[in-house]
Amino acid sequence: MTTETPGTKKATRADALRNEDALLEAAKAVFTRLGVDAPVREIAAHAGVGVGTLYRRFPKRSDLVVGVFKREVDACAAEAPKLAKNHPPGEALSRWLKRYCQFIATKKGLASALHSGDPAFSALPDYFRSNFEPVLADLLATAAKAGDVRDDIAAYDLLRAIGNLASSGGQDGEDGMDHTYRMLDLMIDGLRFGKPR
Amino acid sequence: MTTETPGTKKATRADALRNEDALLEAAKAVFTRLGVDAPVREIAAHAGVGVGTLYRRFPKRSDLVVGVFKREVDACAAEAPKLAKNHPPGEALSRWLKRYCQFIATKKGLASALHSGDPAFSALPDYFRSNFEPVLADLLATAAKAGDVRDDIAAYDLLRAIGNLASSGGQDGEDGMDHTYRMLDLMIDGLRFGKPR
DNA sequence: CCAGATACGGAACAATGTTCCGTTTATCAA
DNA sequence: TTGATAAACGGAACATTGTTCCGTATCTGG
Repeated sequence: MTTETPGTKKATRADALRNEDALLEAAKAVFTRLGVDAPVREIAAHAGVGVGTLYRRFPKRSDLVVGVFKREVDACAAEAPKLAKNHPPGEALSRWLKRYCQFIATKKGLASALHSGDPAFSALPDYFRSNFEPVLADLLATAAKAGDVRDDIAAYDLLRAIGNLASSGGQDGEDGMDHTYRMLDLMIDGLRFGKPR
Repeated sequence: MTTETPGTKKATRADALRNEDALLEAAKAVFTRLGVDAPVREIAAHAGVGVGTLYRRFPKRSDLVVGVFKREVDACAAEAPKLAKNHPPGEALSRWLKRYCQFIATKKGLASALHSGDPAFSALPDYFRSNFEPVLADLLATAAKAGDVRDDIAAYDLLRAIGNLASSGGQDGEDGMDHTYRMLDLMIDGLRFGKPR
């Protein structure tokens, strides 16, 4: 989208880039607070821009939703390599799964939108899977090789299972997340228990 | 709601009753054509009444959706006894399951609304189950007693399984339903194959 | 047929997505 | 530095849709 193509005549203006970022950031915050049906004006105001600016960058309301979703998928997936670099394999895995839970927890309102059949969101499930599956597969493989966890669990299965876990947990209260984390730990222990040798 | 309570002072006016019925009928038609997000005016017009009339009977948009849903659940459930009376047990069961598939197929848009967390719809899943489960349980028990099908399948499990089958099928085209029916037949054969003795 | 209550229709209001265009601002070359 | 120009901006204006209100029409019992 905003990527520079070598042959392009003019570069995108700096303020435009700034605003696109501010909008995604504001949208994320507002969606979390009011849900995905939050008024567009609210988002524009929160980002400190007019609605015109918002619509130039995201012609449809759904484009904003898609934008926020992808950005958060990217952010979550990007943490895996960092965790892998700074922690032992088993620890990295468990930390990322917790991070993944947080991602899922903020997607309450989205879940129903995603499966609502609206073609605007049809690409998201694929985006979700193609970004998360390899990342988790890596963490799992590394941890398995280190003997920290079993090696017979498919990354996708785990993504789905934990996704269901976290999305049925409490909304945003401390308690809800605590419960989810307890269940997550249980599952991680399950991975450890069945480890080879 | 519209039920007569003995102590009530006045009976509901005849035209009011007529309109309530027309509205539910119109809403059903419009929802099927445009989905549950169809404009309220469209429904009022289709029913030949003003929006004021619509809102007097169904104060919230969601009340209309709930009304239509319940009415269709009732209609579908009510056919079971008739089928049981006019067909042999196995046949009655298979016919009703087909009828149930048709019910599910028209609920495409609703599915996501039901699970959207909107409290207006929170009572519907219960209504669904408490109406369909006993009805199907009867059909199953009778067919099992007659030796037409196996007797170790729980009504609720079957409702869910077929619900998933039918809701992933085609929308309204002939082909989509055909596919669903083939899958349904497969499942019914499964019930027959495992019958006792 | 009348009186009164009941119900009706649709204009008016409010909230929100989307478009349009006059104004402002970043960029670049002289 | 400065001025020309294209890019981007802001927010009023428009369109759609849920909801409310109230003057008018209709039904019902006597």
